[in-house]
Amino acid sequence: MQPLKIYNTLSREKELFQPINAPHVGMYVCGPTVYNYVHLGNVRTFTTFDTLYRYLTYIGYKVRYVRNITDVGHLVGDGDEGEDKVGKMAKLEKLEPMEIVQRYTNDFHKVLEQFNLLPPSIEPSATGHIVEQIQTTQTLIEKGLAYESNGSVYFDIAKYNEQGGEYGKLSGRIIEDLLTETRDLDGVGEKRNPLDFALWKKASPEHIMRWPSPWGDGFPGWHLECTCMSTKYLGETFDLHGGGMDLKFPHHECEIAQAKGTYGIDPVRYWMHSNMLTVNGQKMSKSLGNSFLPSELFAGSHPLLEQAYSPMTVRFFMLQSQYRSTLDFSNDALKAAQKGYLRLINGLRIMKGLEYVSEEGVDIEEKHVAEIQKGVQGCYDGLNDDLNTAVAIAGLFNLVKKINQLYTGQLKSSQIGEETFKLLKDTFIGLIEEVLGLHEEKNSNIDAFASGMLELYREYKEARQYDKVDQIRTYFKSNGLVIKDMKTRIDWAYEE
RNA sequence: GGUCUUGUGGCCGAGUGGCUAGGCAGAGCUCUGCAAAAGCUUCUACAGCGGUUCGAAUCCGCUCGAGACCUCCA
Repeated sequence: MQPLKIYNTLSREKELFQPINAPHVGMYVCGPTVYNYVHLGNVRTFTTFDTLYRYLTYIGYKVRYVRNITDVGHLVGDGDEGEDKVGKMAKLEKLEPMEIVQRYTNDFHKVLEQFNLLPPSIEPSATGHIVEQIQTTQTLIEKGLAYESNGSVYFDIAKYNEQGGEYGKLSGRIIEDLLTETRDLDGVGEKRNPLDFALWKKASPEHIMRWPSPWGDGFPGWHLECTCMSTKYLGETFDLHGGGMDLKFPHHECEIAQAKGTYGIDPVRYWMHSNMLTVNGQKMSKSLGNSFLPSELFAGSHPLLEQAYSPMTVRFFMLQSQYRSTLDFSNDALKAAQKGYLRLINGLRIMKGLEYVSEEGVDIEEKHVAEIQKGVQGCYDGLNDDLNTAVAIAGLFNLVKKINQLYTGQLKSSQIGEETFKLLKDTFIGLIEEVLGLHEEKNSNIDAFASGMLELYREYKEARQYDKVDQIRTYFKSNGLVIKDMKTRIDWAYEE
């Protein structure tokens, strides 16, 4: 097993990753609230944890990866007042809330598939776990850590801290500071303390999304679903919990409080937070209006874009930085990433086609062997150092040089020996495809390619070089295409 | 205002108390019918000012700039 180090937000240090029940790993990532299309910033977070999931699996762990869908409880605007995000969109578009949920869940899945993200092991939804959320709320009331107020239930932070709760530990907040800085719009009188957060909210008469509960009709608070679903599927304490940096407070802080309040122990061993994607130095977010939709990126149809960029180019671009750094999005950076990606993929194509050839009288040259070993080790060192994909990619580029040398004959495979050749091939292909999740994007521009061939076909036919003509027909046929040789024009079609 | 992060060459982006990250762009060479690709070589760095140290871009302090969070957010 590789010695993987992970930066734990809780300790603010890189720690050696040691799962509770190796080789099993429990990993939870906060998924999207499905009230709108996912933008590129969202994708960065999910790509980070997809890569982690892939790497853990690659080095031999059996990972149960849970990523939720939040389809209720997330409110518009500040505080615990305001409309439900999904409910609001439903009203605006005159649709059932579940239609909104379905539409944007579908979009989410489609986008992640385009970026070659693996589906999680379990993808639970908040509305599917209302019962669990009511139960947890009830437990917290019984333990004296929550109280009912006018049909809503709030988590009692003061009580929690009296019992050694350490609310604020994850995000480094100090309760007293939070209290003095609390905004006016909070605490509409229902809360004992402005910091208390909702576990269950009473539904006003016009509120669409509502469920019966011991406290009347209502809906669960935003943070509760993650606590219920993570502990249900991964246990009261599990290995990894990930999410965007902006969820650290209050969302993850509240998750800890709820779980620790309910079960008496810290729910998560390693907390991981990925940094933001920025545009011109500013966080990409829906509310700032500087967000890109993946579809706009693929089409190049956003005003800030000079051209279209493919999904793999963008994935590569994201992996070229470390997940805890902000990453700035710009045309120049994307263009450079596109070329870099193609260089890597050309290396991949070549590597797949290369086989070891043993030659008599050719000695192994230690210099080349050492360089390849160094490159391979560099890849693993990078990944093991808090998933530093940027360093891993640098290692891969060093290997590309060797692969190109083998390809052009500047280096013979017998000069590095069969063992090193195998190491090079296995590592290179495995890391690119299985860990980084990058693959060749086949050029599907068949029209332009075929029309060029048809032009040659026409010229050969005019010159009565029928052997060439037949050759081209055979070529088309072997690729599932037929040439349609009509009186007026020549065209191609798929062979039926 | 509070808490925290950050400032690397033309662009992006790693990293480390002393040893060339890498990609893109630029220059030269090799190869080549021409070109491309590829390989080799190479030019631009560590915001500013102090301090610690044999030695700091890397640690500390200050200044300046940028950003995030402080109950919308991945």
